[in-house]
Amino acid sequence: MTPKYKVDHTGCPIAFAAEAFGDKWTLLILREVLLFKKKHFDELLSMREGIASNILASRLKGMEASGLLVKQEDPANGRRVIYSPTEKALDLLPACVELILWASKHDPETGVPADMLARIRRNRAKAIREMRAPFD
Amino acid sequence: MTPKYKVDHTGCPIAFAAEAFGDKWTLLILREVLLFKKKHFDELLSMREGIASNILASRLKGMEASGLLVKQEDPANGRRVIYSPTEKALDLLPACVELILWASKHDPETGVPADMLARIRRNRAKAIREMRAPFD
DNA sequence: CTGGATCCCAATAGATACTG
DNA sequence: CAGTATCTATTGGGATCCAG
Repeated sequence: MTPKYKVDHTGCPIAFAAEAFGDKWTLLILREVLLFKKKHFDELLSMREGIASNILASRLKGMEASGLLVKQEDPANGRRVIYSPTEKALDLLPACVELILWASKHDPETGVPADMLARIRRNRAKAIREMRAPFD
Repeated sequence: MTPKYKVDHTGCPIAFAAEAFGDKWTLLILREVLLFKKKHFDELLSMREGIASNILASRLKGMEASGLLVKQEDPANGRRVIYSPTEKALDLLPACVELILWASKHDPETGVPADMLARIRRNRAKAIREMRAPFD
């Protein structure tokens, strides 16, 4: 089944967030979908961190249930499934951007190019709009 | 032991973030510490969501190891322990703010007062500075 | 072939009781 | 007050299998 988060988030936005992606994989799947524009099961399955297919399936189901992704059939190929981010997921881009800035500051190994970081910092709203654009 | 995240984050800021607080409890502990200014084990133990004491202990250990918290002894009471956020944790406030805005938009149950949200949206930097102030 | 489901074992989570 | 110890329940994850 889809993972159960017994935490009751009523009233708390942070708990709501923790419930939505407070696990090791959901945030990474979101990264693949939002930032790398991945759409298909097998593309997601091949992410660098190596997710197991059963876990991916269960997370995708959970993300569908929580309204972060929608599953459709590929118009170009009836046998293919497409996962796309909902508005709710796209609205996480600002938080993702802050996480990128945070990690880039505190992790010596993050390889985000300095000029990209500078551009983001100079105009966050524009950077977010550019990230969203492919989905509009 | 402290939770193991086998995900290798080298080079990816989002994976780094997922490694730091990609679990159900770490983000909630961060909320208690950063937003509600909690300092002691028993205060954290009594959070609304009901964390078990062994889990809390293990998460605190992990957060210390990942440089989000520091543990000191209370100068006013040698037997008391104080957990405080590091700079690294405080630097997560911008992301937290975005999560609060996100959740408030997408969760009908979040009870953040509308005027507070409006203030945050009007001037994020100022809101973040105000949240940080007690720790400086 | 793509998108999963199943099985099975290892690892983690969690409740509760206990302790320095 | 700030944790451990213990024991059980859940979940994670690799390998493999199956359906469209």
